[in-house]
Formats: sequence, C-alpha cells, structure tokens
Amino acid sequence: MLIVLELAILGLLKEQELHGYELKKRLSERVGLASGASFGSLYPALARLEHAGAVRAVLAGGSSTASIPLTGSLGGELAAFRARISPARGARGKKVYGITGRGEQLFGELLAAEHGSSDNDRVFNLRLAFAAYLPADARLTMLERRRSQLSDRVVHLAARLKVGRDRLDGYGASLAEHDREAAEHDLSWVDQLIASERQGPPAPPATPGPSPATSQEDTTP
Amino acid sequence: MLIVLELAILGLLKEQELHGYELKKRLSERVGLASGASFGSLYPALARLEHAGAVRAVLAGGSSTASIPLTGSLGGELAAFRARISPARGARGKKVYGITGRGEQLFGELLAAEHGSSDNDRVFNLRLAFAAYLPADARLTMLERRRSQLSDRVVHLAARLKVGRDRLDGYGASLAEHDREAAEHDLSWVDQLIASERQGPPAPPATPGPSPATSQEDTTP
DNA sequence: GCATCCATGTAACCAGTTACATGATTTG
DNA sequence: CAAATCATGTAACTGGTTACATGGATGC
Repeated sequence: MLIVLELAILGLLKEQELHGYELKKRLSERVGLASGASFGSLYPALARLEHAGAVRAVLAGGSSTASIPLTGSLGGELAAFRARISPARGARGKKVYGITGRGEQLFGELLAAEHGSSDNDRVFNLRLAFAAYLPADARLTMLERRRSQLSDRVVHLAARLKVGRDRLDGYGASLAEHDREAAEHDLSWVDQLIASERQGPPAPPATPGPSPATSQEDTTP
Repeated sequence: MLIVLELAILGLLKEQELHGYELKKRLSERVGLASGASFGSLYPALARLEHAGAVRAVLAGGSSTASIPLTGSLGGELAAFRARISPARGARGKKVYGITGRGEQLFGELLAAEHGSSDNDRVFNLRLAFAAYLPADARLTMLERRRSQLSDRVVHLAARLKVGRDRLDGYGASLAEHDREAAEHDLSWVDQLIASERQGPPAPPATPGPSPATSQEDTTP
C-alpha cells in the first residue's frame, strides 16, 4: 500500500529530519506490526516522494551524530541550512531528508483520506500513530469508523463460532474463539479512545503536540 | 505466500470435495483473518495444484445442490462417482476438485515445514486450523516455536513502551500499550493450548479426525 | 588492516489484487 | 425474459521482498 509507507515516512519526517537508514529503524519500532518496510521499498518510496517535491534531500557531511539528535521542534529550514555546511563529499553521502510544504500538505491529505474499506488494520494503526496531527473532529470520525468496522468483525466472528460449532475441530474452535476475543479487545480499546476523546481534550503528553502553547523543547546545539 | 493459499486449499479439500467458488467462501470464513484470497489468486492456485497432480478435477453436472451438501464424512470416491454422472456439459461446467494421494503428501509437507521466520501470524493461524492432521509431537513443536516467537514480541513491545515514553504522544503510547496487551493475550492463549496439549489427549470433538483407519480415498481415475 | 556496522541503491522476482470477459443457472 | 447470483477464468498492475552491488566509517 502506497499510502502506508509514504504516510509513515512523511509523518516521521514531520517530527525531524532523517536519513533513510535511520528512518527505517524508526519505522520498525514506531508502528510495531504495521510496517516492516525493507530498504528495497523504502528507498524507492523516498525517491518517489522527492520526485513529487514532498521531501527534500540534503547531503550531510561526515561527523555522524551532528544531524540526528535534534529534537525536531524547529522548522526544517534551519536544520537544512546547518546540514548544508558540507554540501558534497564523496560519491554517496548520507542523505538527510526533510519534509517540504508540499509534503506537509500531502501528509494531511493522506492522513485524512477515506481509505475505502481496504487494508484496515495496518492503516488504522498508522493513522492513529499520527492522529495528533488531525483536527479533533476528523479524529473522532476516524475512530468511529474504526469502531463500526470492529463491531462488524465481532459480529461476524461470533457468527462463525456459532455456525462452525459442528464443522470445526478443537483447534479451529479455539482459533475462532480467540479471534473473537481479540476483536472484542480491539473494540473496547477503541471505545476507550473514543470516550477519552469526547470528554477530555486531546492532551498530548509528549513531543509532537499539534497545537498547544506548551511545546517548547528548544534545540539549540 | 504460496504456502498459505495452497495449504488452505488442500486442507479444505481433504475434508470434502469442492469447486472453486465454494472453496473461496469457505476460505474466508474458515480462517478468518488469515486469508481473504480472491478469485484472481484462487483459480491460478488451483490450476497450479492440478498441474502438480495434487488435486484432481471432475466436471460436475447441472443440478447444483447435488455435490455440495454432503457432510464430508464419506470418502471422495463416492462423491466423485456421483459427480461423474454427467462428465461433460457446456464449455464451462462447475469444476469440483478433490485431493489426490500426491496432494495429501504435499499437504503434510507444507503443514510440517519450518517456515523460517517469515510471515508468522497468518501462517500460524492457518496451520493451527489444520493442526489435527499433525502428529502430536510436531504439533507441540509448532506451538512452542510460536510461543517463543510471541514471547519475543512481548519483550520487544514492552521495550518499545519503555523507550518511547518520551518520544510517543498519547496516541502512540496507547497504541504501543494495546499492541503489547494483544501480544500478551496471544501468548497466554498459546500457553493454554500447550497446556491442554500436554495433559489431555488431542480430543478432536468434530469431523476431521487426523488418522483413523477410515481414510481410504484411492486415486484410480 | 580487517571485520563490522552504517548507508544507499538496483534488479529480479513474487503473491496478490482489481478489473475485465464470459457464460450458466435460478428466480421473481 | 430479465435480473441476480453462481461460476470460471485472464491480464494488467501493485506493493512488496530478497539478493545483489557498492562503498564510507568505526573500532579492534
């Protein structure tokens, strides 16, 4: 799924500039099951995004740790400038990517788009991971769509259990049962999310707050 | 994944003869999340299996309900015979497939094969669905491999939670938490399966017993 | 100076999907 | 008899993987 990878890349780059290798590591850890993207798909995706003007690459110089550890809250502009100190070195430098205005826009579109019934699980997880960038109402809509999806699934799985009672052996029955439980667990989780969405304000406890005035981890090196 | 689809097909055909369309429906309901195979992949897969001699097709005559509703407990022989009443009709008849000796063998191999670290979830679910056909020790091995896999995953996800505490926003944290819970749930489920495997006999409550002397579908054309 | 990790990229291949083309059977 | 559903198949495309090729940087 195009969107999955590209959305994930843009989302991570929105937080801070990264080069491909690092990006890949973050992708794996950040959205756990969602995306085990490999280099073979990551680099082409980056190339596509760059071609589309959504990200911009800067060849970064040698001293490795220079560009990685900035915490992200300042615009790409500055960091890009800093990186440009040593613009070209050997044939293949470390290519640090930053998101552009176009990229931010694309990110917003991808994040808000209605993914007509396809993929589901992975897509939802990913979008939730970046839900903080979504306006509150869109977030709620998304959660509710997910809720109804899961509720359908639970019904379907329960039906499977009932129908298959005589067609399933012990293992099949246990599997069906477990699937239903998992779906129910997912459902109640989403319900929780919805509930806390409705009464509490978004309340982002960590770094990438979408808006509030409280975000000031400055990053002067 | 080749194995997934083909294993699933063979497994279902082992229980009873089916034509593609019906097969597809069963695939969806039987192994819930595991396989939403579409016709575009199913028919080619059937063709491959037929070419490999693992399944054998019989053109079935018109009166639809004749071949479907047999409860599966009788060997393929009889059903095949019944279907052969009108062996060829229009250009495209309903093609009922049955598993052959080669197919049974292949099924066994696929079911027992070590799927070196790949796919995981779907494969496990599928194999569990047909676990009754596995000898007890292989079953245990498989369950234990899965257990260690899941245990690794839990550790990894817990680590993600701890590490990402400051890098994750509320949504990311909730997601990570939920993933960990899900993995833990899976783990304790597998533990249960292992436990009941160890002390109780397999005890298959329904149709498809793995071995008893009743299996005699010979393959004379 | 050699091994190991970091880092980027390409090419071949693979499983699977969607969309299309075709026709038979059932049913209102 | 027309519409819906059952049924089989093909072709184009997609999103992805593994394996390969290449080379800089680090550290022992």
